[in-house]
Amino acid sequence: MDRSPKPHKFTATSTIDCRHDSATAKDLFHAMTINYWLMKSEPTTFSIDDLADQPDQTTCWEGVRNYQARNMLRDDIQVGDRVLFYHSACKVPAVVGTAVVSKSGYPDPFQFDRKSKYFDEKSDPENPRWYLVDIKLEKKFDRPVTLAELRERAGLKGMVLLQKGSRLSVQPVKKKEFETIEKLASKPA
DNA sequence: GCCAACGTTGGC
DNA sequence: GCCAACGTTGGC
Repeated sequence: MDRSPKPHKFTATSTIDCRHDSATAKDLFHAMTINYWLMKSEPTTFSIDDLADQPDQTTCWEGVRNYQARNMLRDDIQVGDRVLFYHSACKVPAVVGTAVVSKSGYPDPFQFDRKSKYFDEKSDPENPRWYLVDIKLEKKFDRPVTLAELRERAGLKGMVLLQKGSRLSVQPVKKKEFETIEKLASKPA
């Protein structure tokens, strides 16, 4: 299941030389497009207000220990991508704001920290198992857009979040979905 | 607190 | 490789 890490650090300012096979079509695609994601956090652990209180309103998204989510953190999520910040496992599950990716995938340092609850003794520093990205607060919504509200929207039916049994804590979102939710947030409930 | 759904582990 | 047991997620 594990693939070894591969170089993938293309940013808007990177020079992409297509004569080398290191620049794949996927890398080119990433360099030219913004992608959209949703990240879940339990507000009792880390809320959007906690994010707002961080230095530079930026945090590293540590502790993801699911391989599917890991693959996205390591391979797919790029600087400039936009993120829906979702409060889960709480009274009113809701999208509560947006963030922007400020640093793309790098090894989660907590996996090597014996004192951390995210310590993983099976992870080899030469071939780290877990990755994370940094995100910066973009906007805290004027009001939460609740899960119940998302379910009512026909246009959002396809969202990963709304699929039965969906538990991924990092998940892709379509541009249309992202914009729909932003628009909902700007209108009274 | 309940429980459905999912992921991981480990015996065979 | 199968699958039962267990742990976790997360809405309700």
